[in-house]
This record gives sequence, C-alpha cells and structure tokens, in this order.
Amino acid sequence: MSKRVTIKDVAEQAGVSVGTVDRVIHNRGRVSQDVKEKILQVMQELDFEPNLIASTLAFNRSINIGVLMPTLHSDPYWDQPLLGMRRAQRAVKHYGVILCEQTFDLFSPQDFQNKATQIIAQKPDALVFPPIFLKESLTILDLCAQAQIPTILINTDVEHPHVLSYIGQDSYQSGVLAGKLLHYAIDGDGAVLLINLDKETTNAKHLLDKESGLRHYFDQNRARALPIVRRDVEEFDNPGYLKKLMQGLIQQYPNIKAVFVSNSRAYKLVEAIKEEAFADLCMLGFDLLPSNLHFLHEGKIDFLINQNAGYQGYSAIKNLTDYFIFKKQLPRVQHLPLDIVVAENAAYYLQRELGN
Amino acid sequence: MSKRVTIKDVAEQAGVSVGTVDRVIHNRGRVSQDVKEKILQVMQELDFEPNLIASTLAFNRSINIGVLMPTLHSDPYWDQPLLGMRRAQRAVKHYGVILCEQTFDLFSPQDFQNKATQIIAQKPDALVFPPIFLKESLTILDLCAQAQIPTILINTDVEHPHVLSYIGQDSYQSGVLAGKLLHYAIDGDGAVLLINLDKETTNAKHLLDKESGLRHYFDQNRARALPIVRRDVEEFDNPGYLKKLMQGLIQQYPNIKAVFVSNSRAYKLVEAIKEEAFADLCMLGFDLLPSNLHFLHEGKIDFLINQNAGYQGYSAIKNLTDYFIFKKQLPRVQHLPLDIVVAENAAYYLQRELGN
DNA sequence: AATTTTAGGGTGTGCGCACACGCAAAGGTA
DNA sequence: TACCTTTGCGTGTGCGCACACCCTAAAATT
Repeated sequence: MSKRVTIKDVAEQAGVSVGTVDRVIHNRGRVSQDVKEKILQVMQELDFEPNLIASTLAFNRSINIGVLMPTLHSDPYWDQPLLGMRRAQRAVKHYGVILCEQTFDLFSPQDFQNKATQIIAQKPDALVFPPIFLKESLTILDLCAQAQIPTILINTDVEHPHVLSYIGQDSYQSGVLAGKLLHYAIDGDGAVLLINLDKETTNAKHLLDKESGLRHYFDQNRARALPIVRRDVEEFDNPGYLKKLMQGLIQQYPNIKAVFVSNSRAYKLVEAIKEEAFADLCMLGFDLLPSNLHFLHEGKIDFLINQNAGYQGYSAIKNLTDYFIFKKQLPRVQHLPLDIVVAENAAYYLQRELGN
Repeated sequence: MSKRVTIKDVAEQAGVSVGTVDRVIHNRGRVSQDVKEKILQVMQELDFEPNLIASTLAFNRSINIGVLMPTLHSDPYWDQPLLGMRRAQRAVKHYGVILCEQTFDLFSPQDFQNKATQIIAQKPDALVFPPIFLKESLTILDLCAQAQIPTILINTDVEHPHVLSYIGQDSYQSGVLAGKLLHYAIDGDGAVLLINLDKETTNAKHLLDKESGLRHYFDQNRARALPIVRRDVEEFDNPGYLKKLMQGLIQQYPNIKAVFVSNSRAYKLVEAIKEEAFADLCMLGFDLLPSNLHFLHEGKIDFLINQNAGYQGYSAIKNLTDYFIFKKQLPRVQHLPLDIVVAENAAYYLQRELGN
C-alpha cells in the first residue's frame, strides 16, 4: 500500500513550504536558484509524481475544444467522427472537457472558412477539424498558429508547422492493402476498375494516394499484376447514370473482375447495379456504414477496409485530454489500423464504432 | 461555461445539508423516506452528476487487482496480456489502481491452484486470470464467490455464476473467419490441414471451438467446401519431428494446399519446414508474436488472425477501473475484434499491442 | 417519570494540489 | 532617514466529495 509521495513530503524533505515546491513544479519563478535545485533533487530522490486527480480538481477550469465538422446527416461517413468525439467527451467530461461544435457545408469551401473563423474567434483551448479544403485549411492553420491554439487534424493530413497531431488512415497503405486483397480475390487474371465517387470540389489527395498505393502493389508483384481501369464520377447520386456507366464499362472491358471504390460510397454503386448480370464482381470499398454492411452481409460487397472514422474522432478528443490533463506529448502522426472487414468479423468492429 | 451542479447545490435546493445528500447518494441510511425522495427529485431536476474526480480524491483508497498469469517468458503468447495489464496500470495509476501479480507454471494445474489460493488469501479487490485449467478454475471461482471478489476472465470463457466479465476472442467465430480466408486463398480445390500444436494437459476447449467454426464455414458453403485433415501434435518443440510429420502428410495427402495452425505457434511449424519444397503452402496462424510477424513479412505465413492478447489484458484492467471508479456496469461477455493481419497492415496492430 | 435507544440530520476535517495573498528582508530612490 | 520596489518564501483558502463525529428530539425501555 506504500503511500504515494506528495508535494508535502517533498517540501518537508527539502526544508521548504509546499508553496515553494508548487512554484518550482509550475515554473512560476519567485524561487532562488539554489532552493530550486535542491527541490528538484529531492523530487528525483523521492520519485515524486504529482497526483493528477488532485491537480485536476484544484485546477478547476474547463477545457474548451473547438470542433469543426461537416453538418450532421449530410453524409453518412462524416457522421462517424463527430459521434465519436461526442462519445469521447462523455467519457472525459469529468476532467472538464467541453466541445464547442461548429458545422459547415461539406461542399462549400467558403462556408468552411467562415465557420472556422467564427470558432477561432471564440478562443477555444484547442481545435479539431478535417482539412477537407486544402487552401482554406492552410489559412485556418495560420490563424490558429497566430492565436496559439493547438490543432489536431483528422481524416487527411496537411503539411503545416502548427499541426500538433494528425489522426487518421494512411491512404497510400490502404491502397497497397486493397491490392493484396484483390490479388487474393481474383483467381487468375482480370482487370480492376478503380472508381472515385466524389466531387471535384473536395480535396482529392487521399484518393490519389490510394491509387498510388494500389498501383505500387501491382508494380511490386509483376507476376500477378492486374490492369487498372479508372473512372471519376461526380454524379454518384444518380443511380441511372451509374448503371449505364457500368454497363458501358463492362462491355468495353469484359475482363473486369473486381471493383475498387476508393471511398465510403461503395453502397451507391451496388445499389445502382445490383440487378445486373455482372453484379457478382468482386467489390471492395471503405468504411462500416450501415448500407455498406448491409451489402457485405448480402455478399454484394466482398471486403471493406475500415478506416476507423468514428475512432478518429474519439481518439482526437482523448488525445487532447491526455495533452492538457496528463501533459502527454502527442506524436505528429497517428495512423489508425486498416481493418480488413468481411462478413465474418464485421460485428466486432461495428460494436467498437458504436459503443465505447 | 455553465457551472456544474454539485451536491451543495442539491442540498440547498432541497433544504438539507450536504451530509444528508451524501447519505442518499451512497444509500447509507439515516434519512427519512420523504426527505430522501425530495433529494432524489431535486437531483433529477438539476441533472446532478457526481464529480468523479473529487470523489476519487476524497475516497483516498487504493484498488488492489490480483493478477494470476503464466510465468513471464515461459511462452511468447502469454507475455502479451500481462504486459498489456502493466501498461493499463500505468495509465490508471492516478486512481490508485495497483496490481498484485502472481505467476504460475503454464503446464501445472497444481501450481495454478496453489498460486490462486495464495492470491485470494491476500484479499484483493478483484481478480483477473485466464482459466487455462477448467476444473481448477471452477474451484477458484467458487472461492472468489465466497470471498466476494469480483472476477474477470481473459482468453477463455467459463460458465460460472460468479464471473463478472469475460474479455477475449470468440474462438468459434475465429474458425469461421479462417474458413473464409482459406476459401479466398485456395484457388479451385484442395485440402486443408488443421494442426493443433498444444499439450493435452491444457484446456483445449477453444481449439475445439475453432475447429467447429472452420467446419461450419465449409458446411455452409458446400460449393467450395474443402476436406480437412486434422493432427494434434504435443511435440511442437521438436523441429525434426514436425518436419517428418509434414513430409509424411504431404505424401499421404498431396492435395493439401493450406495449413491452419489453431494457436499462436505457427512459427514453430514454419521453422521446421521452411527448407522443404512444399513450404509454399498457404499458412494461417494466430497472434502477432515477433516470430509470426517475421514469417508473415517473409511470405511464409499468409494470414494471422490477431486475437488481441495484449489488449485483453489492457482491457481487463481498464474495465475494472471503470467498474470501481466510474461505477460502470460491465457486460458479461466482451468479444474483441478478430483482426485479419497480412504483411500490408501488420504495423498498425503491432503498434497498438506495444504502445497505447 | 427517568433513562436509554434510535432515527434523522448537521458540522467539520481531510484528500493533494493551485493559486492568491501576506510578509519580511534586501535593494533602490528621494 | 524615510519611503518604495523587488525578491523570496510561507500561509490560507478552495476545488467537490467521503466519512467520522456530534447533536437533538422522539420513541422505547425500565
């Protein structure tokens, strides 16, 4: 039960008062050099570790975390990180962590910038956001640097000296992994259709990275390299269009055996073509959206790579708590696992995204 | 910044003192029925939530968690949960969580029982152990029930009314999942070798469950069902024996195309046969041991199913902290994800097992 | 009727730390 | 010499809660 060392013990041992020890701990000055050294030495000897529980209680301030995310329910993927953050907030609210949420239109860079400016004006203790729009995000990061607001990025990384930490997937490696899975799924040869269901306006860097990764995998494995057909589709909300596109592609490239949907919208493609004769293509997509899981269990989707969208948000808030309360250093980059999800192991991951 | 509601607020609002409110919160009696109801009502109205930080500080007691595990370094698999527990302890030590470790000989039921009795005699606040030996474990669980020591099981579940929670893999489902992976890996037909590298003395229930799962998968998918050849090998530490065994099996069943090693010892088999001509078999094993990872990256092992051994331990300690400090209910069964690990996504999982 | 018991409730202290404030001595200025 | 400023350090209070202890009046016992 060896009692823990307190600052009182340190004070006695060093022959000073607790106030002086406290000043040394917080570098608040008003201590002579020799007394300071003596105290530091005693802390070493006694292996003093401050009681963070008592510290948090006495500190008695709340930590306001600014959160800038796409509007809830505008896109099923983007709900997950926000919900993850709220779960995390519930878990650490005892430490006084509060979220200041601000949402923006997923397809409007202007709105993004406006809302970001608004939230910075509130002077939060930290800021979390996904840098969906590259140019605007750099501007915002400059503002944060100026206002000295530590910033965590999720989903997409951006090079900027002020970024405290990036939490998210390794897009390139997820492409490599997809290559491996397609490699297993396609017996013999065939072609792969790579399809980007996204609008031009959004930052597409992570999509390009995935493509590079996929190509890299096949380049490294010449023996079983597969030709890649690529299409970018902005009209992903138009099933008729998707259907015709696919019919045309299958006719043009009859050896297409697998489809790689580079983001979370695989279900949109499946919905559009599920009645077609060629619907038994091997299908690989991303993320555990309800619609994707539905088709995974139906056998219409073979693999989902889980980018842990919910956990990204959860982790961002937890990390900031560690940073502020427990004074932990954060690594510049935190790549989350790329989970290979098939029907047989989906339940566990889903539970993790929702619960906890 | 809406100030949080404290018990003082509740007391004032209800027209009583904080001591009375405190008695109601902890059900310590000495409060008349109507006053109690009044206070409960006020707590509802004000949405009072106790400040767990202050509560923990005032409580000022340590929580001793008894940990009963196989001796460190006797088996690489069994190191992981123990190390995970130590990591968790470091993360929650502020709450006064202390581990009382006791280790036993992995192959001696008698030693297990002795050490368990010893640790219970120390009256810990909770106990965590893997019920490796079924009969002895039931006895221990009876003792725990009698001494009112909440108990968490890891790695293997056991039916017993006193078990607070089981944290570990779903063995059956991991067999099913293995079936799916072998299904993908084997083009056309072939046979699967199922090999148990374990001693009879250890509880083999989870191995049987894995086999059932595997067979179930093939039964459900008649179209691509594969015949299964099964062997139990106790001499897994004898490479020469393993080599001869495999040579004989390949000769007898030339259509064996894949090997399913039902536990973490796949590396022992690979080491024994890596020079052989038939070493390009599809190999599936369990767990991220350094040796397994080595062969995964070398291409000698195709898939590892990660049972999250380290996280099991980590999670057990975290759960008990939640249980004691945050008064959370624990689910009776907590199945951890069955991660499909290939060379391309191994790094992330390894990081999680070590760091965090 | 006198005494003990008990129900019902209040008060005070401490958990370990953060921080404002007080206070003396040393140094500086008029 | 009288008066301010700075340096260096101690003291006291509060964070919200847990719990031991104290107090009063009513009920039970003798």
